[in-house]
Amino acid sequence: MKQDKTNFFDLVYQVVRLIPPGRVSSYGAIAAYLGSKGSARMVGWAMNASHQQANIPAHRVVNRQGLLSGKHHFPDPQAMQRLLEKEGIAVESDRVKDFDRLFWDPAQHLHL
DNA sequence: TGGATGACTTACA
DNA sequence: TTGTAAGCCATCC
Repeated sequence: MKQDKTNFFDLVYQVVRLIPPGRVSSYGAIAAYLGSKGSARMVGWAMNASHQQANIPAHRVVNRQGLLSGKHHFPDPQAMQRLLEKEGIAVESDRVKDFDRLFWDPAQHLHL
C-alpha cells in the first residue's frame, strides 16, 4: 500500500495483530510503544480505520480500565464481548475481568 | 490555515 | 468513589 500519509496506523495494526489470543492490550500501551504516550487517542483513531483492515483483533484492545470502550463501534456491540469470551477472557459489565492479569504490554513482549 | 473531533490518559477536588 | 479539566497528536472540513 502507499502509506504515504502516515505509517502510524500501520504500526498500530502490527502491534494489535501481535496481541496473542486470550490477551488484551490498552490504547495507552500501544501509544507508548509507538513512542507517543499521549497519543492514545490516535490509537483509537487508527482502530477506527482498522475496520477496513483484515486480521485486526480490535476487540483485544480496550482502555486503561479494561472497559470495552470500542464495542459501540463494532458492527454488533455484543460481538466484541463475545469474541473476548470466546478466547477465554471473562467480561463482566463491559469490563475485562482480571484485566491486570490478561494485560499484554507490547513493549514488554516485543522486548523494546 | 485554523478550529473541531476522537474506540484515551492522567491529575485533582 | 465519582466527576471535571487539561493534555495529547492525527485527521477532517
